[in-house]
Amino acid sequence: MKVSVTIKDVAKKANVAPSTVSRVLSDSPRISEKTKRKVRKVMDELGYHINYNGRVLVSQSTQTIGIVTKVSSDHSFENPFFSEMLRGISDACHENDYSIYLTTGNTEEAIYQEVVKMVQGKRVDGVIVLYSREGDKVVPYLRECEFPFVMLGKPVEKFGETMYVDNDNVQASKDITDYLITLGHERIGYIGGNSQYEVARDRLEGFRRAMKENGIEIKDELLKNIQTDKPDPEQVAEELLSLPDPPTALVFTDEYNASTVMRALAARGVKLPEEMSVVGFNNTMISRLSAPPLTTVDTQSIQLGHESARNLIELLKYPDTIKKSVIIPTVIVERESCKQRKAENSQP
Amino acid sequence: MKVSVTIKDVAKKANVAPSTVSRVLSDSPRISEKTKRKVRKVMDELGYHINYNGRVLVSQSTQTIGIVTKVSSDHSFENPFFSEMLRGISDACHENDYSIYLTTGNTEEAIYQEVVKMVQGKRVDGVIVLYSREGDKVVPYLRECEFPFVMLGKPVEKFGETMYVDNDNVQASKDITDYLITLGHERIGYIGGNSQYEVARDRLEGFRRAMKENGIEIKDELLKNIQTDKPDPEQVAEELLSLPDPPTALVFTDEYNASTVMRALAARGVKLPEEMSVVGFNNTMISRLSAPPLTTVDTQSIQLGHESARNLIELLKYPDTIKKSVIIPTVIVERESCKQRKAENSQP
DNA sequence: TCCGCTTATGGTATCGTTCTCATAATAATA
DNA sequence: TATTATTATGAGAACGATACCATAAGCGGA
Repeated sequence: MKVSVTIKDVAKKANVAPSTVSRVLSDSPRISEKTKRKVRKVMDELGYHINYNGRVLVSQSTQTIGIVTKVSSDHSFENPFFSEMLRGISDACHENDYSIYLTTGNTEEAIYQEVVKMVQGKRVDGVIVLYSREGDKVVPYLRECEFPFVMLGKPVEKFGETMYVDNDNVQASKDITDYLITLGHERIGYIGGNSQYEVARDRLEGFRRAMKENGIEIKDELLKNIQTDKPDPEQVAEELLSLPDPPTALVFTDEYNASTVMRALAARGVKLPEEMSVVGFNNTMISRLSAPPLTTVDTQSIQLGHESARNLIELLKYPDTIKKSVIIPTVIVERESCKQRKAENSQP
Repeated sequence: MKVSVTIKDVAKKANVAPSTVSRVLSDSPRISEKTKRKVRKVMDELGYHINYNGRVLVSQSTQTIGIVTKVSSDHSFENPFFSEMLRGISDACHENDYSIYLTTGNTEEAIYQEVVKMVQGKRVDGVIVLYSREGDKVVPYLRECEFPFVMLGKPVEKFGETMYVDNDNVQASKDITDYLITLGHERIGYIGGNSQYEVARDRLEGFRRAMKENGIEIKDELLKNIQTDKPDPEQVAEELLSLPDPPTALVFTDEYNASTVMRALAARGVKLPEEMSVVGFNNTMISRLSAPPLTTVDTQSIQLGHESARNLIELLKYPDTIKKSVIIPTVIVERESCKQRKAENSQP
């Protein structure tokens, strides 16, 4: 690496003061066009480029936002949903000339330590937390030190004091369940996720409401909250089919699980979608690639990411702005995984 | 945000010099255990935490590595392959206490500008370039300013002077083609990617060699190099089937394309894998989810990422180390997308 | 001609660390 | 006891850019 040219070198060569060079850098109106030209020419000649670290030190702002992921073993990294959020964040950051700083930890504790480091170490101006989980230490920590942050997902507590971006997961889950009910299904299985996560609770709630409002009783054996992120699809399929009165439709919280369980069902001779209708959430490429292509709730992952970054940046610009929350609308994308329920033992 | 406690505050309260505090921070052996204890106690009391920006300025090292992606419209962000490399990089970074800085640009030019900014602005100690493309400006730029970098993918030129991590794509492609040939296939279609990319050229070369060494003539109409990253699968399927003598097997460079074209073929009544064997590259979740599950070359994406980060960090530690290259072995993962070719018009 | 006002620029402290050099205190040696 | 080595700490100059205050030059008005 070549040695670096500093503002002082430029100043010396251009016969001006360092402060003048700094002002040229920020295109201050207090500097004459003539000097600006002169200084810029010298900058070019010397190949000067600003060193951000110097600036950061005095301005106390890094123009960088930190992204906190959930532990990567929770297949967050290989999940296209994560990538798409990242994409949305990335776009918004670019539009506003911000950079991205990523956590790298594999355990809750490691991630927490990294957050402390990046917050206290002033490496970022604000952070986006990509999850909302009960018992999480990161969010309370950020609140306690009054560090600007935005959550992607509804906070576990203190809604009014926290800026967040989310879908209306209760409604979305109710909608997709209603959709199945409209198709004539009544024995609907629900395969949800780890109930530590707010999103899992909301979606279960939505499912419950839809069933209740339609006067359908919820059978416990049809409700599974899968605590691990990589359940055994064979086992899930087996359990469902071995029920005395198996469901005719399934709501999955996770596309990937939906897809693998569908395969397991098909392998057991279940005709999809004729004998089992299946829906899921997120609408990433997983839904498109499933067999049959999955009807899903599009949660607009890119939008989610984009909005959270946009709002964080706004918060950084105007720290006294109110802590609003943004709800991104969801859309049901119909594909080929659902069918009208066949009337069985049809009574005339 | 609360005001921050600096090294000087600690020094004052502990009745020592700032330099002493700094030495305690780095656990220098020149400080007595007694003072260390005293200073650490004060740090705790005041809630002191180091400000990295100060350190960065003097040490001229950020402990951060930059990641340069290809333009995100090339579906890099939604591609699980990208995420998995990122995962590998992330792991290696964490092991070595490095952080990740991500480019956010959408166009080649924007990314180039960002790289210049992060290199000249000293925001990162080194960078990983996640692609190798003809006509790329980023890599020549990094070379020119002698900035430490590692490529993920074989460089277009100057192998000896460039550190890179890659698969042996020629061999991998030859292997997977041989695999099809062993199954009795001769009319094998090849659907490759944008030939600007080194990886696309290598894989085509491997395919050619396998065919040549087996004495099979390559028909031009069976060779497609798809220049866009989102080709129309319907069209590809249509073109293949409307050939006077359609292929019995297909090699895809891209899993996603393989998966969508398979679906299009199935929709046209082609029985998979009986009437058409299909293989692809990368072995992400896409292959697992395809119908039928795709036989692919596992390129070990996590390993690729992990090794590139590890080697970059090594290069940063020992700048004079030779510019080695690392080849990650590939493995063919057999699933259900290939079948022995049926003998047609079998002559006794 | 002098005063005050604006404009363009210079000088320098500052941000929070680290690092070099100096020095006080102690221990080891002659 | 005087002299040298060793150890533990302090003082202060970097690092690179910014921002405040100062000031010189130029100009208009009384």
